[in-house]
Amino acid sequence: MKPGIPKGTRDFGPAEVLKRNYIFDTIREVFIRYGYQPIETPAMEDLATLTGKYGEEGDKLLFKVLNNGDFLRKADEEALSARDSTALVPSISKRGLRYDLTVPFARFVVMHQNDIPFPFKRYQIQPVWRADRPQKGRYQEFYQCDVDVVGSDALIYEAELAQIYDEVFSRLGLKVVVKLNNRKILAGMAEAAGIAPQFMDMTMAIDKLDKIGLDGVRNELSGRGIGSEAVDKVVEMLGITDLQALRSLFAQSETGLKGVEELSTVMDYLAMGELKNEVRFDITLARGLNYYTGCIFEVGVDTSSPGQEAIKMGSIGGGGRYDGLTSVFGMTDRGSGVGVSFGAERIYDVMEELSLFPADGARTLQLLFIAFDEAAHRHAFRLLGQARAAGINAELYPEPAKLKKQMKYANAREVPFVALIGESELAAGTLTFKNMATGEQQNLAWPAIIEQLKDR
RNA sequence: GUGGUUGUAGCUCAGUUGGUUAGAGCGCUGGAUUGUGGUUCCAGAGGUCGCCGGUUCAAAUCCGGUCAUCCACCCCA
Repeated sequence: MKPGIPKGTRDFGPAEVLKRNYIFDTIREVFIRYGYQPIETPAMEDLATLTGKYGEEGDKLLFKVLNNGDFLRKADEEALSARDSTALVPSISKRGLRYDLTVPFARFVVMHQNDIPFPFKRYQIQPVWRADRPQKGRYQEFYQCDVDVVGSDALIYEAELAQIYDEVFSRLGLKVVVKLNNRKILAGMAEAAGIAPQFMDMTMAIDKLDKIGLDGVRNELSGRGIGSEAVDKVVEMLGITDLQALRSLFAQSETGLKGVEELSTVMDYLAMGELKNEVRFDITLARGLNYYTGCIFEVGVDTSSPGQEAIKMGSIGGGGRYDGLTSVFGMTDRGSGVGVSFGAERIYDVMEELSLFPADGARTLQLLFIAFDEAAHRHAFRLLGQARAAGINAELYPEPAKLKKQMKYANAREVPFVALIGESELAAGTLTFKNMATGEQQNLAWPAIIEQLKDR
C-alpha cells in the first residue's frame, strides 16, 4: 500500500522537532518562572464532557471515537434507519478527542477540587484535534500551550499573563503587540448604543474588523438588524483609543464602568514593571468565544517593528477571563478563571520566516568515530563509551566501511568533528581529529580530544 | 459544510493544437580518488503520468466521476 497520514496531520523530522522543542521549552520555562504547575489530561475525553461546550459549530468539529466491539448492535435503530448521523452518534460513540485544553482543565479542576490548592495555577502543553478543513496555518492536530489560573478574580493575574506574553516573545526574539480589552467594556458599548440585547451580534461583527474593515463591520451590523443610528455609535466608539475617555460615555452603564475600572487596574499593575513589547488597550478586540466575561487578550506580530513588516499572520495567542467555566461540571464556587494560550504552530511559522531559530539548534551529535578496519573499529567502540561517559554526544559508524561512505554520512549528519582511526593511529596511540567545517585535522591523543569537546 | 486550485521520478517542476521510446534540476548509487566529506567530471538506477470510467485510429494532454492536496469562506490557534 501507499503510505500516507490523515489529512491535516504532519510528520516532523529531526530539525523540525528541535525547533518546535525550542519554542515549547521557552514557553515552559517562563510558565514555571511565574509559578505555574504542569498537568496533563487524556487525549480522549468522555464525549459528554466535550459536546455543547463549543457551540453548534464546535460539535461538528469534534473528532468522535467509535465504540469498540459490536457497536452497531447497540446503535439507535431509529437514527440508523433514518440515516441521521447526528442523532446516531451518542449510541455508537462515547469518547471524543479533546478539542482544546480549557474544557479538560475545567473538568480536571472539578474532579480534583479537594486535592489542589486555590488559586490553582496550571500550564498544559499538549496536542488537540479539530475536524476542521485544513488550510494555511491550520491543522487537524496541533499543539496548544495554555496557562490558566482558576479560583481567584484578582486582577494581578491579568497583569501576570500579559507579562508572560511579553517575556516569552522577548525570549523568542519576536516583537509583538499584546492587545487588551474587556468584555464588560464591549457590553457597555452595546448599552451606550442602545443595543444591549444584540451584544453577541455586535461582538461578532467587531471581531471581524481586521479582516473586513470598518465598512465591513457597518454592513455586518446592519445585516444583523441593528439600526443605522446605533451602527454609527458603535463605529464611532471603535475609534476610541483612550481608556479613560470611556468613563463619560459609560455614565449610564454600570457594567461598562466596571470594565474600564478593571482594565485600568490591570494597566496600573503593568506600569510597575518593565515591558519589552507594546501592551495596549484595543477597543476593537472582541474575541468570538462567548464564555469570556472580563478581560480579553490577543497577541499579534508587531508589523511596525523593523524586519517584521511583511509578516501576515493572524493572532498568535489569545485568552481571557471566564466566570463559571467550572459550573457546567457542578462546581459553582471558586469558578473564576483567567488564562491565555500560545499558538505554537503559528509562532513556528513566523519564526521560520524571520529566521529566529538559534543556528546550532539544540546540541545534537558532536563527534563521529570513523574506523578503517576491524581492529580500529573495536578500539573506537571502547573510546565511544568513554566519550559518552564524558558527556559528549558521540556515535561510531556501524562498520568499518569505505572511508568515502563514512565521510558522506558524517557530512549528512552535520557533525562538527570526526575522529578517524586506522592502522597508523593504532600504532601511534593517537586519533586523527578533523574539523568538518574547516577541513583542518591533527593527530591528537584521546584525552586531548575529550578536553576539546567537553567545553563545547 | 460551501467555493476554487493543483495532482507527471524520492523532491521541485517542464511536457506545444491529442501523435513514436515522457524530460530537466536536485537527491540517490557506482566510478574518476583502495586513508578523507562538503567542489568538479563521467556513468547508472528510478515513472501503473493520483485512481476509475468515457471520447478517439491514438490520451500525461479532452470529458465525467472519485480520491488527495493547497487556497478562500464559516469558524478558529
